[in-house]
Amino acid sequence: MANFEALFNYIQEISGKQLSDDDKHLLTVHFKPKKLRKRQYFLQEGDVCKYIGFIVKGSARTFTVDEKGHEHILKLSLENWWLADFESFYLLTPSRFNIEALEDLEVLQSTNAQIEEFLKQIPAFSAMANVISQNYTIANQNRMQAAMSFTAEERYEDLISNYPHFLQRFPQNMLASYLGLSPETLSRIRKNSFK
Amino acid sequence: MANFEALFNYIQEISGKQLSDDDKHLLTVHFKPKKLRKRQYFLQEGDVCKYIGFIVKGSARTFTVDEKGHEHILKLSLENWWLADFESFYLLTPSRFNIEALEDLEVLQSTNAQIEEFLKQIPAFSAMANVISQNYTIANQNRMQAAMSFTAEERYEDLISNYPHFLQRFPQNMLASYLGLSPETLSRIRKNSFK
DNA sequence: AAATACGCTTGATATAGGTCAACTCAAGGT
DNA sequence: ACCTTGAGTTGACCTATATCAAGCGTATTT
Repeated sequence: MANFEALFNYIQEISGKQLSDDDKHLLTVHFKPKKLRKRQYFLQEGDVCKYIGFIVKGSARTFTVDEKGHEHILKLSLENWWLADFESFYLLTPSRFNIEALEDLEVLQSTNAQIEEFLKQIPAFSAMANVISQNYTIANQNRMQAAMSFTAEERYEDLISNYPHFLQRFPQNMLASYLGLSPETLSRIRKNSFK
Repeated sequence: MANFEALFNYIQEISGKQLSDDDKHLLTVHFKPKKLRKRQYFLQEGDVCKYIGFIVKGSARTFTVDEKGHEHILKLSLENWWLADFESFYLLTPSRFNIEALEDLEVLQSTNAQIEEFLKQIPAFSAMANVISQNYTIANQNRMQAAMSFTAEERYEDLISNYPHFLQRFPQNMLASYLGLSPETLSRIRKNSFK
């Protein structure tokens, strides 16, 4: 039995609206539980991101691999976040990204077509989508600004203050890549700021 | 008489839906034309971004000023784009950004409360908002990835292929700042790629 | 028309952060 | 228990890009 309560609570909390029993039934039928073990891929480069996942448990990273074989983490995701390459998911084009479980991962997943149905049929779901869209826009704006005008050290401090729990959940080399730094540089930054 | 046709066409095109005469009337009443001369500010740091503007004519830049007094352009905007610091606009918090007209600017502007009304009352408007939200999410994802994993030269080429008209409309030092580069570096990149 | 400011270029130099390599330590696999 | 693998650290060196400075040409102001 999968844990749908996490999803229900999330929708209700974000949207500020209640889900009816019918709503819950609809969600239960069309969100499919999926488990991935650490290191398994939710999405591989070149594939279409057919599913969006709601993370019930675990963590994941979204990353690209450049021509030199270097990985760049674009996103780190935890419980109660949505997991997808949105470009591929919305447009059904092949993805340039990989999404990999960093810990054993439990998601509830569904397709774009099905999400469209939820948006039409479940008011709380559609209200949630609007709030998320706002939050994403704000978060993106801030992250972009940090990436453009902050030094490595400032970006690290920004991360600490915005997502302190990331330090507990993700290994340092993953945080470095997320911040656009080499692991060595992050190690040195931490050394200096500890003094 | 302000040019509302640009706004109507935009909404209908993006949403794929028609606006009724009533819809148009409502928009006409609650979007206020505003003209700014080159160098005037649409928003100043510290102020709340009370209005969102639809650009009918002209261009603008959204930028921050860091402690060293250096400006960083986060966004360049042209006709048929929306102009706002979304964080400040949605949350009504003081903005960290400045928005300045780079050319004489004509916008149609409205408040957040009024936009909420449009979303409820005008189906084409709300459909448009959903499409824009998708487009923004995709564009942000791509821009973030470019910022994190591309070299200066790659970012410039990325800009050329995604927004070729920017080269005509914006001076080179603005493009440099938008790309997170010094004007000197962009100048040298162009010199090298021309040969 | 003169004066001024500004955008762009070019050269010389500085620096933040990357790369490479070696070492340590902890964790997982057999 | 042993071996291997991978994360983290540290040092030496390197490179992409920033900074500073000067000069040129073209708008803009007066």
